Amino acid sequence: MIKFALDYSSGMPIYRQIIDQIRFGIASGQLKLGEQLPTVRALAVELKVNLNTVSKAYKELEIKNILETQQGTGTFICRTEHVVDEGEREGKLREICTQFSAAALSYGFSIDEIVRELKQIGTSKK
Amino acid sequence: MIKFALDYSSGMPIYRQIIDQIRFGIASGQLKLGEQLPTVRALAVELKVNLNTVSKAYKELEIKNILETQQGTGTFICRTEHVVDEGEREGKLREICTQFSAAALSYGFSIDEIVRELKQIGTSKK
DNA sequence: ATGTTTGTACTGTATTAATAGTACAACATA
DNA sequence: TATGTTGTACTATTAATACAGTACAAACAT
Repeated sequence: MIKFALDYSSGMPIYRQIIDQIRFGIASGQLKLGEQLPTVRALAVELKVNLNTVSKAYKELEIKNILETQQGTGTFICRTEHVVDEGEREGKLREICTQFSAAALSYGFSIDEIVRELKQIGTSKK
Repeated sequence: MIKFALDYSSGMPIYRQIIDQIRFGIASGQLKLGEQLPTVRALAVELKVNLNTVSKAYKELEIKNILETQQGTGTFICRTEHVVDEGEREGKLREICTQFSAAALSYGFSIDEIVRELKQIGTSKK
């Protein structure tokens, strides 16, 4: 299962952040074919957003044949190919890193400091 | 002078993209202290957006004392140094890195990928 | 059969973002 | 002084986003 993380300060719509994180989660292999996603109500509670917002995200992904839904059962991953191409993945990585580095640099931190801290975080978990 | 590039598919508000790109430009050294930014009208034409949208971005940066404006003359960078004590600095670094890594992981990027991209950003700027 | 859980479909409301259009005040310059 | 440029301040409109609340149909569990 994936761990969602919303960024309310980014300005990107919530339903879109959910969509992206599912798509990129599939692309990275964290979400596997046939895997069940959280129910709309469960994810709404977890993210502290409205039920309709989660539903909107799921529905858009179902239209793209990435998710499959069954009333009374749940929502499942039904496609793991070509949900994001390599270019888009690279672009997203660059986007979030550029945005982050701008914030970090404005605080007076150097790239080296950031990298050191991130490596620290990376080794401390599992 | 900086080259602006809007991404209309990202869902991020335009005025916010402008803000981010100016902040990143300053942080990375592309925009220097005292440098004049494009006029609101010029940038509005260049980006094919409304004058008010550019104005909104500039105004928000002026409130944060990042820009300085003079009617009839233009808008200028008046970067302010960040002064924080060492303890606060360390805490802040950990805070923003932790938050960022969570966001990046939720998109399916590994710490290694992030670090590689950040180093790329770090080496490409002057 | 009954009740619960699931996704879905509404209505309505509030806020934000972006636009168009207009007008004005501050400043620079010819 | 006169003119043009710059940022600013409005009003009004449209669209998107997110929310609350309610209700319903499909599937499942008991």
